[in-house]
Amino acid sequence: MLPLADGPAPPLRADAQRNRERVLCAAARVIEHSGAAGLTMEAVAEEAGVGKGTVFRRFGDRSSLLHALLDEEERRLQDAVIAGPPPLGPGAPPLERLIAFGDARLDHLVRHGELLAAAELGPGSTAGDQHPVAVAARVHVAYLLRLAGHSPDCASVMSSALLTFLSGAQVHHLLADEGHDPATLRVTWHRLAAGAVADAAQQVA
Amino acid sequence: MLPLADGPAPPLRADAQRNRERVLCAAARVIEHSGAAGLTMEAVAEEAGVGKGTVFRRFGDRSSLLHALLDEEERRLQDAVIAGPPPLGPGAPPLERLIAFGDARLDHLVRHGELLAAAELGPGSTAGDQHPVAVAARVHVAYLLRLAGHSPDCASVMSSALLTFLSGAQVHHLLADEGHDPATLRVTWHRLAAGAVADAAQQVA
DNA sequence: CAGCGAACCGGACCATGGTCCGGTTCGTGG
DNA sequence: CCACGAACCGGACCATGGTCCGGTTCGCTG
Repeated sequence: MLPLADGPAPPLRADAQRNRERVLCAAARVIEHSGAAGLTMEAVAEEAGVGKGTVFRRFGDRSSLLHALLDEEERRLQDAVIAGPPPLGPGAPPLERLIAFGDARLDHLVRHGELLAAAELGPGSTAGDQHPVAVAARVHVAYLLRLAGHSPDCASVMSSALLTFLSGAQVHHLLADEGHDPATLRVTWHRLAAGAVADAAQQVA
Repeated sequence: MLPLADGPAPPLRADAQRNRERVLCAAARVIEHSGAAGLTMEAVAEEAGVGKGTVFRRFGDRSSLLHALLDEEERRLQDAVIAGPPPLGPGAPPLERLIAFGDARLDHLVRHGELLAAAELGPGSTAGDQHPVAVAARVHVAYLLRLAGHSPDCASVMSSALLTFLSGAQVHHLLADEGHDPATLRVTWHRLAAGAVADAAQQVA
């Protein structure tokens, strides 16, 4: 996961901060009431009692708003990866960390599948692949793959390849549309991960 | 690839057929002039000299229109897979067919990356995973994986997993945004495929 | 407390994908 | 050649994500 290089993040003005909370709560309320699919920026704005412009100013786009709702939990996963106990955190062999990472993310996705799918899909999304969280995940997995013996280049591509399997849209699709169950997904992830790492080993040998 | 079960596909009325062509040509012209990103349904309609409703009636949505533009080539790949010479067609061992399939698709994607990315991304796309071509690919890969020894269930999930790597959006992202080159992608595909198949072997053993 | 610039707010506005339905055209049976 | 229903056409209409900018509010400073 690593840096993220957040920059100074200047504190918001009091009213801005207040509105931010209001919007977030409103969004949660709207979702609870209409599902993630029914979350309209305008609806959120109205529910929050602010203008649409305010919602966009604060969150940039729909996708980010959705992510913001899950922010806390995602941050926790990130922390666990950076500094938590093995096998998620440092200390375990790469493959185990990789598997643990995928499992954790799958858990997260199963819990919040609808939200995350919506976050990555929505109109105008030039690709959910640019969000800080996604970038961090890519960097982390690539790092593990390098530890496992891949060249930087391969690690990078392989990382992206592996992570598409863990994308919100993908998992949601597999669960909802194709009717697979989480356990199967987990097994598949273990195989993908093992395959990727075995690859490196054989490459080194 | 297999059936597709197209149904009878009733022939279009003469005027409808004529308009279909007109729209397709217009779309090609628009793309040539503004790039795939600039292809708006309205622009196509105007360029074709028909109403917007006509475009939608014929193609259903933006994504399908894009796919229709590439239809011929995609159909050719499909034929090659079903009945062509090995290693793409029947006759070679599963792994080789899998690799050949991926290579062919990567080729296709590299050639028409922009188009396909646009086809899969566009707003309102509940998921490009429902298009006949995508479904056919999934069925085909799952079939190969079963041949290689996977259980039907695993084959299905693994198939989806592998194919996300070959999606238009994904490949375009890797090429354009992350600056990888096609050769690296191909190597990565070989590894993924080999990993998946090796998995099955070890599972059987 | 008064003044002031930066930051913020709201909601009108735009672009675009997608829907709808009244009027038109096709082509078939008599 | 005519009549008629099905299929089709067009473009007005809708929903929604996203942009813009004039007016307002904040909070710091003297």
